[in-house]
Amino acid sequence: MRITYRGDYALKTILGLASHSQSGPVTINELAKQADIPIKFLEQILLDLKRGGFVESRRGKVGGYLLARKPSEIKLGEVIKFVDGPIEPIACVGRGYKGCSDINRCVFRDIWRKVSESTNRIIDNITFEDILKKNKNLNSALVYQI
Amino acid sequence: MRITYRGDYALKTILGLASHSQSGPVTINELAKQADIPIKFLEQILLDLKRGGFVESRRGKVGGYLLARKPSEIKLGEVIKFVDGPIEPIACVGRGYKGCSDINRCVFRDIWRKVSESTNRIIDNITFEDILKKNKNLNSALVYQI
DNA sequence: GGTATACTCTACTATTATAATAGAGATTAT
DNA sequence: ATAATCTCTATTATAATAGTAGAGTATACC
Repeated sequence: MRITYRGDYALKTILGLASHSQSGPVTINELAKQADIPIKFLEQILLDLKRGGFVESRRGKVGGYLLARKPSEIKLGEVIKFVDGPIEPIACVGRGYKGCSDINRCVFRDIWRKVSESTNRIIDNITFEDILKKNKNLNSALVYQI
Repeated sequence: MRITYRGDYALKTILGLASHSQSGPVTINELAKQADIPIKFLEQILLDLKRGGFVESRRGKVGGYLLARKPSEIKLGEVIKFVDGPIEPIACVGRGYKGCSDINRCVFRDIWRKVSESTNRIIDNITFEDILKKNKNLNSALVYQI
């Protein structure tokens, strides 16, 4: 698995929307500025997230994006897998793989499967509500340090 | 993390050498044939593995490659990290990363760190002796099935 | 109804990593 | 000497990634 910029940006954007989930829609521009993401790139990512059912949009003036579901109902794993594809460290782990002749006799495949499973166990057990809370703690902790 | 062909080939090659660890050196040609790896590509990989201290070579006639250490003393994680680089799913997890301005306030980094740790826990706990045994079981089981 | 503000959609492009391929050179057993 | 083998450097094709560009569509508000 490799988290791309696209995936990283998607996560940060969902988090950004989650932190505004009470107020109205947030514009692409604001989201881009907040997370330091190139605007035109973020446009594409948001359209993608919309197709994935993670966000909704409002057009025209006073438009913008908002979460389609509550932060507590969006898992980190869902988002990153939707955007960056399956999290397997190597393709042969996936279903229906035909690339290798002796796939059923491959010890390595079992190992990479275990890696996949342990990764999934982590990322599918964190919601954006969890992340939101952690984030607030991190930032307030930093304020008190100063 | 992403396991490349290079990394996958390296692991299969070490396993191939481990299974011949009693007899003499094995030629690149034999190794390539056994694991279905392009010869010229394998040449490069083996030179790399030699620099990494995993294998030794004998030149000239009756030459070839052999393991530099016992299979029980080579860990899967060592090899794959040497060949494919660090196993972090995203660069910001690594030491001395400077790409992100607010790295210390990033919740996601902590998550990817956990993923890295759980992956390492798996791959650093398997030696090529373990893999060798598992492989024999897999193959003999298949024979009995038929 | 015009206009500013926002999202929507498709096409294009630069850079980099990956996965090889090619060929000449060096070493050693016989 | 020579055949077999490893050694080293350069080159290349393909694909993924990370954007950039620009024209189009919808909506609130005056």
